Amino acid sequence: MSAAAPMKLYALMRGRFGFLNWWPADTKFEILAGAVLTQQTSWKNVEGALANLKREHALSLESIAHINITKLEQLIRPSGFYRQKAARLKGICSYILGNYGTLERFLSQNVTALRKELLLLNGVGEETADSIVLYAGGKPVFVIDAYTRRAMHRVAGTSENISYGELQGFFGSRVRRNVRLYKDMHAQFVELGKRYCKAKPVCEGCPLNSVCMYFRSKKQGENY
DNA sequence: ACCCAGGTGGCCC
DNA sequence: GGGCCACATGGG
Repeated sequence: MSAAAPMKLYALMRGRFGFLNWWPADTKFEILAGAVLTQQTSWKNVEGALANLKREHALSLESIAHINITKLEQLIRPSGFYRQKAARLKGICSYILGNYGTLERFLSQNVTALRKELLLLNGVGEETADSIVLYAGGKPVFVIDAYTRRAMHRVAGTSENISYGELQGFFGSRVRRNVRLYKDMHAQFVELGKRYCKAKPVCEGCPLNSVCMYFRSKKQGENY
């Protein structure tokens, strides 16, 4: 790990994008549903699925816990993997409704317990669990995603295949434990990712160019 | 006609 | 613990 420390990167992105005030959703339940629907899927496609659910007044814990599975599949179809996601989302909602009654009560556990319980649910992996804990639960866990991993690889030289826990630990030990900061920092990485840090990098205009190993080695014609 | 997107779980070694 | 695979739509 050479050049760039997390707060340095954050300052550069924040300076460019401004405070992002994430997650884009009207309710906590919409955050939970969105977190599942966006797995390996562009947000644009997720918006279509969420719009369908809203139109049918089906965007709530109770509605999805009780909805006909075929109906749910058709509503979320634009988000891809729709059969898998329908079954998993419904299972998650049934579990929370059955064991806690409300999403609010489920989310009111302490960070550790909540994260652990989320990870037991089929369809909730580390990123989804952490997104829900941070953005719906408002509790401090740092979210790692493909954009964060890719950006850190290109900018700071971390391994392309660094594990979720290892990269999360890296940030956790260097960034002040603060919900507002955690929320915005992840948002900044996603914003960066969508514009500049896709599988095919777009170095032109990227706010991290001043510290980007990938960018510099390219300009020098080195093999990165 | 490719390649890609804010992952996850199952199976194998 | 890591490597490979299915899962699926919509956009570039």
